[in-house]
Amino acid sequence: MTTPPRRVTQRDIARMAGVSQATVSLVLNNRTDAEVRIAPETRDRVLRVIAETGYAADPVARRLASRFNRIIGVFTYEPAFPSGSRDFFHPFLLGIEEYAERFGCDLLLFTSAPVVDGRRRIFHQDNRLRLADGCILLGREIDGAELHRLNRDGYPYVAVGRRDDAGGPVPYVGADYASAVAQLVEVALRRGHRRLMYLNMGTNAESSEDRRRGFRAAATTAEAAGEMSALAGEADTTVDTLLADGTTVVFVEDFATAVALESAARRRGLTVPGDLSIVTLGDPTVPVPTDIAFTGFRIPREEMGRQSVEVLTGVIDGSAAGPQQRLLACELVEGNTLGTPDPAVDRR
Amino acid sequence: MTTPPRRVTQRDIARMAGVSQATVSLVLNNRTDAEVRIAPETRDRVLRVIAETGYAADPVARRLASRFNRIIGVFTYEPAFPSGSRDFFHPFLLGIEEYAERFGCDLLLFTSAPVVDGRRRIFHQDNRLRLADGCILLGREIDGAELHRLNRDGYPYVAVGRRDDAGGPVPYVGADYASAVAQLVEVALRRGHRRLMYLNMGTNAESSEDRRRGFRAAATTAEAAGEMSALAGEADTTVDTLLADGTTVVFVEDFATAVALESAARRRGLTVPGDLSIVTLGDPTVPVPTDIAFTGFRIPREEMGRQSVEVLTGVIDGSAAGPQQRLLACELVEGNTLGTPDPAVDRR
DNA sequence: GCGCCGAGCTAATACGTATTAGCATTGATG
DNA sequence: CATCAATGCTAATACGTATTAGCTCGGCGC
Repeated sequence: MTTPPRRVTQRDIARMAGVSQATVSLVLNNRTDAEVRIAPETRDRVLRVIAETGYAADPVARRLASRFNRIIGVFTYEPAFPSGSRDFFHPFLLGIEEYAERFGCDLLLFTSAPVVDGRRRIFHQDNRLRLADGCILLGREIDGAELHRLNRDGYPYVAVGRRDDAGGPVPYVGADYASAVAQLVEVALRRGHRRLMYLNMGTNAESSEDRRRGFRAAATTAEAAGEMSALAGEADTTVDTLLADGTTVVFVEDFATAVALESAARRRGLTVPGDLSIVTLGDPTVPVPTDIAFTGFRIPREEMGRQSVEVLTGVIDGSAAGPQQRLLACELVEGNTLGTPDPAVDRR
Repeated sequence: MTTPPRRVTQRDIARMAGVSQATVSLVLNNRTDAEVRIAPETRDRVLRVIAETGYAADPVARRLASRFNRIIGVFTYEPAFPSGSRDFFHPFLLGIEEYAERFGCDLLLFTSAPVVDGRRRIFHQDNRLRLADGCILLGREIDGAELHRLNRDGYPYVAVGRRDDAGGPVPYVGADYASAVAQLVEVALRRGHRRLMYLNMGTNAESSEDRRRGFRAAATTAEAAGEMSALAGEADTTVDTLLADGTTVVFVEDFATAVALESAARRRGLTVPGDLSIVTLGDPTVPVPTDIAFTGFRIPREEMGRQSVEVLTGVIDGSAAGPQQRLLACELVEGNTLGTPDPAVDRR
């Protein structure tokens, strides 16, 4: 750690091989256009010196001079710590990593992005976006203004999860929540449920809107289909409200809320799904211990990660035509919390 | 994606503020040495323009010109896919991420490193090591030759897990396997075990050697302390051998082997720990489904990740004095697979 | 002998920043 | 008034690569 021995450069290689730096660069990049010609002997000589010295081009200089880097940035909107949402995001990262490897790209995690007002910011004084050729955006809620800016700057990116337009179409790989929820509603209707309730988290994220849209679209033939907000720590009250309302099945946006609801029901001497059916709408976003196998669906997180790399590389090299927006199907989970409504119960 | 609008540079800022590019750089870097002075009004003017344009310095150019990048490389030796070892490495990454965030560093995952002869290589034609200021090395076995080369090149790095010298001391943050195993041996001896067996995986990785060393050091007062290799798929044979040998407790290097051993014992009508005690030596490196709470220890993986960032930053800025080698204590796990040897059994 | 052409290479420059030597100006001092 | 120091800034250069215009040299046609 005294004085770092100046690393080998193309100039050094050039000197050793008795050629110019330009020639070394040309050989390295296998330039065999009509424009540029290198004699086979010269090429071999240069390659031999490169092999001997173990030289590898400085990626920084390379990036500065040319255009691409084969580096994919990953920006995670939720502050990583101490939030438990890491577990939720992990599968996305696995998928991203798998395809990054396949495409020969390195991954740059923007862990240094500062948190302002409880959320991370892409754009800040020292953002390093341009180190990467493009960027994958992860997060439940993504700031619309930042999407606008990305679009304006023409910076290649892709969001994981559907996003509304932001000064132009937003490239994304999302999960088809609307269809998944609609399918579950249809199952419930088929099993005889007539009074449905949707329990939301009170956010306006696209992922929530899509779920609600699916619910509304499919619940049209129900006798009653309402929506209410889940209030933290008020599971008991919620259960009372639901029963008083004659609800037989509740669609719960947030997994943790579903767990709390089930506990509350059991505490009140009710059975699930005997007295009340509970359907969850996606994997837990925070770790919740439970033994219950909830009926619901699984978000294809790994596959979303993989495809986001695919889409991004298309956007980067410009080979992608038109807006790159993909919605992947969710896998329904049978579980055992969706039953048949008890006909003996007063249905009003 | 037509023609990317040339991004704003310091020259642009300079022109707008009516100063030179050098001044912009000086203002940006808050250079207020005795050597360099900028009038407050000038500084403000420049800062205002920067704020207006939303300019952020190009990290690539910055890195080329100066020395550091605030980027930490992460190299994972095991090929990521389709191996299940991701789960084993995840906690390390969590720790690394946590401290990278704390230190204001981004993380560069070298997912593009090619696999040669079943293992990944750091040094290859297109390695991007120099994008990062330094690098964290993860992996059960790390190639000694590559460590040599890192040392020779004076490239800052730190290994997660103890490593033997490689042309100089290797900076590492490891787990103190020797002590952990020794403690477990002592517990077994205290409970009356006299004939111990160590079941190894047949690798020569430092992590294995440390465990064996701990075993040998602590088992000196045992009546018999042997070592044997676990052969995949031969759990039944192994159990027979152990019993024939009069072994009452077996220390198993590999978690999956321990699981197989317990099954085999049960299949033979034996009880664990009644007839045979089983001690595991660290967390599973591949996912193994089991309900058994094995006695053993836990590797402080997150903490190792955190401290590896600490050590690396020390190595990078040269503030670290002497070889940076840390061994962290493992947490013993009580479990219920280590019992008291049955005195009724013929001890020979 | 001259012009031309193609092959094989190099010189020069750009990329965007950090750094350093030094210039111009001002005010103070003898 | 000459000298000097302090202040505020700029010109020039380095970092290591990619790219392109153009140079040299030999051979060939006429």
